[in-house]
Amino acid sequence: MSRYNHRDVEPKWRERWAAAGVDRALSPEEAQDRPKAYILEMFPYPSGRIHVGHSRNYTMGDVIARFRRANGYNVLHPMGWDAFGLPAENAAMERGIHPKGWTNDNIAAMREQLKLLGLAIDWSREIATCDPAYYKHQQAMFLAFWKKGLVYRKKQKVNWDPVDNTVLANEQVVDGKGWRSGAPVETRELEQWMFRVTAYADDLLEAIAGLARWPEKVRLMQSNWIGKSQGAKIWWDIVQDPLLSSPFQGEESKSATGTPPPARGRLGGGPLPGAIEVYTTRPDTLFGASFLALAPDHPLTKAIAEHNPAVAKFIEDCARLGTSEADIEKAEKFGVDLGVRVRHPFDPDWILPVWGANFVLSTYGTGAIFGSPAGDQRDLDFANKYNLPFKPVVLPPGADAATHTITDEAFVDDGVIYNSRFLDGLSTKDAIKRAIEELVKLEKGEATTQWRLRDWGVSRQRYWGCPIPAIHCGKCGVVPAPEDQLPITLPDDATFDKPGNPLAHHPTWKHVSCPTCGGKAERETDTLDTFVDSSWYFARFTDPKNENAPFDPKLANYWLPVDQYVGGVEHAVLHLLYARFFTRAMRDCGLLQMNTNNGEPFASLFTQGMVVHEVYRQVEPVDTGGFVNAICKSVGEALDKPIGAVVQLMFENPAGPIGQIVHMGGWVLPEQRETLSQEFPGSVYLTGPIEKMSKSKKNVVDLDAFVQDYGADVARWFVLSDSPPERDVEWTAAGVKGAWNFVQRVWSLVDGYGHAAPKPSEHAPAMEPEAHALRQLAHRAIQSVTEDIEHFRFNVAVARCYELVNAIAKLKSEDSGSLFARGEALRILTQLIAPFMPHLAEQCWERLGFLPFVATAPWPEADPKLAARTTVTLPIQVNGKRRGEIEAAVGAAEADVRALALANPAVAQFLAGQTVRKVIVVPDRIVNIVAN
RNA sequence: GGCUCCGUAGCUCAGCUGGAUAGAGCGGGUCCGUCCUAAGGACACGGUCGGGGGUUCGACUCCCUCCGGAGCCGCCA
Repeated sequence: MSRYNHRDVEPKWRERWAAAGVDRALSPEEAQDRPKAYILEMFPYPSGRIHVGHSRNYTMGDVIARFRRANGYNVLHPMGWDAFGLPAENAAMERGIHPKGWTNDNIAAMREQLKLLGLAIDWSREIATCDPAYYKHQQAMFLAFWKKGLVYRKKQKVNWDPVDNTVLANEQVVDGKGWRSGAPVETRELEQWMFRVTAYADDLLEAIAGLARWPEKVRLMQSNWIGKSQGAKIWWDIVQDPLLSSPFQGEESKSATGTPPPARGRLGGGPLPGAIEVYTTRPDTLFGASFLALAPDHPLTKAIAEHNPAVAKFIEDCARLGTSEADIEKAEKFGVDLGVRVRHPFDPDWILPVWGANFVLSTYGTGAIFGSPAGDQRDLDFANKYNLPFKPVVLPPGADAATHTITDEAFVDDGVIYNSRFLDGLSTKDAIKRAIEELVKLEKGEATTQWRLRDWGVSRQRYWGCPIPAIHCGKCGVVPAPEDQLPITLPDDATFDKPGNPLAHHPTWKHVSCPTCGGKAERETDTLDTFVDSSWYFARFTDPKNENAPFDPKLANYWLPVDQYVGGVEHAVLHLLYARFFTRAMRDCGLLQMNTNNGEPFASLFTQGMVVHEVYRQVEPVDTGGFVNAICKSVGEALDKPIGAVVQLMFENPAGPIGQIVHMGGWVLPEQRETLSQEFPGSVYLTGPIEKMSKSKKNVVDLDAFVQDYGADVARWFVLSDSPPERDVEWTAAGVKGAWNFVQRVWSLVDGYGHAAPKPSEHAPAMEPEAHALRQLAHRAIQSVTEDIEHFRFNVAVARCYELVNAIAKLKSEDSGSLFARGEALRILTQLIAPFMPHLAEQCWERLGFLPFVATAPWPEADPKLAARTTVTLPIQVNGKRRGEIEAAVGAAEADVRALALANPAVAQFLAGQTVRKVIVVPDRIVNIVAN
């Protein structure tokens, strides 16, 4: 008996698979009538090294890919690199390494690591988004989108770091300061390139309903993001405007209204100059209106602020408050009377005040609302604070009009309208319709649809991204770069020692002649958001070497949509939305047809949970005389605090009693904890088993070392075994040991069997009941594991394999029937674990006498006669308590079962002297007799 | 504040549309094994299924409510 040595076995099989080309996807012609299966995991950013946490995502995709292949599919399972992005540029700045070199080194290292996992990936299709051969097509696509009207330029507010002279992404702004420079971030208006995502807003929303194999959670997040809302625009005539009587009212440019000029003339509807446009979803509550409120940066608010110090101060206060989540949570509603008065659209004599209010967003709707306090909590809070009047106009179901009042809590649901003249008695829904009709008739408003979705700003003022193929000419304006000049490549000799965009201060790169007039012109120095790169890579995989086109439409049409996409929920909104947008835009530019799956790129989506690992942090109890930075109610909250923070722990903790004040120290490697405790006896450790693996938290388990110690199969088995795939799994030494023991156990069973296993076609000899029972269990395992994999229940499949192994080990007999049953069970076990632990399975397959690969062997089929249960044991209950059992044929008639149950001696004993009231027969499950 | 998910053995999780005495792995326990260490094997222990209420012949499963944990969105008019 030989011991299983993964250090020899794993590389051996990887070499043999590679030599035989088992992982190569077949062309449509080669595949003939095999169905196709495109399995894709979200491709990684080449950040350096991968750890066992990353492996989970790829292993899941790999299980599906191997399973589909065994089931006769032509499988495409590719891998590539999301290779542009900020970390490469930061490395360049910090360590003087060129982003290209840094990225390529990382890719090389990570490729080797991924290969260690034994993934069934077609490496001949590998792509990297930073490769000019890739982004050349992206630039061409950009030009095609531009021609199609899907690209435009727009002034947009950006976060500007005045020290580094660069634009910051939102996540690079920490507490209003640049993450690197620490300088307060300014808001600047810059001309930005935009993708017109909103052109597809309706389609993107409606198609969500057809994404049946996406998690409900993700579909919900997508529709919330798109945020369609139906409502009305209402125009409120201004009857008093402080600016009209202002001494400065000479400058005609200062339109007193601040409203944008009417889009259409009076006849076509639209606001008159001298009106404020408001968006609402609840025009039915118009008679409950008591004020208008404008955003602090509404043009009218800003105009008035120039002459009114109180308003100016209000705007300043709003700006200081910030917009981060925590700020919003705390922010109290406040506002200021702007001195403007407007007329109610339904009543010329009804005059309302206009306020500026901090809770009104300039970026949504029109930046102005009408306050109807009884029907909106925010409006009610505001009205209560400033003593604005209000009256209820919606009567909740079942409430009495005479007594119903509103004080602190608004009624926001549907009801019956009252106190509202011509709307009285209508339901909310009807009243909305009726109110809009009236608004249209009076030319005071119109029905409208509002979207939360905005167009996608794709400009990044950075070096390490795809150059935008545009040229700025003093005479001709912004013109597209000629297509025959693509790819516009990044200059290798850029420098990274100065702040700002290296492309912009490169001495020669941007200077070109204008393709239209031939005069002096400059290249666009912005590069594309890296989300653009990942918006079409899945299509490139279908034809990754094509030089003339992003992909051959025939190949794209053959492989797309992706049949199974696997990735983290963190991409549930943006990446998936952008990819859906791109698919539509590519279709409309004639690049692909996508007439299947509603034009959606991903037929089925699975969002997997992370691998988490224990973290340790040093904390020292201190006496600060009561001073604390924060009070923490959970371990997670405390662990989030920076080094040096003084926090009060309001939970049970190793540091001491609840309420203990501690000083947060650094992160500690799990294996260091012991030695550190001895070195520094006074310090204690905070333990959280809850953290995603990350270098900074020192809880990473490196893949190379792990594979060296335990093998790839152990890692693969473990990350799928302990927890449902959509949930997080905790990496533990005990779990690793369990997986390791299982590998050894499987091998010793297979190795110890010492025979060639029977082929699927062989007839079984006569056998003892124990052996037959093993056969039954093995065939049921096939059924169950097959379904478990189909439904992403990998942990359940793993549990079934444990069961099967236990059963195999239990059968000790050596007669021919037992040998057959055991050999067959071992063959089935080998095949069932093959998608999970391909190396071990391959070694077992060889030992059992099969050739050439379990990886290419067809998936085992369950013998229905063996898997099916012919008889079942039915428990008999009397008044809900189990009193006996009977054997009955599966699907036996109810009357027969009933008779059998009542005749059962054990049962009859309990029924003596009682009247049977009722007999409940649940077919093949249970019989319950109610008697008294 | 809204929405979603979760709470089952010491730990990590199964338990199908309501149906038996709630199952696995790991850990802990006893024994076998071994020159020693370890691998391995055998056996048993371990649960008021977060608390309370309801529906039902029957509830881990459905409903209500409370408690605890996680995630997403968020002054979106």
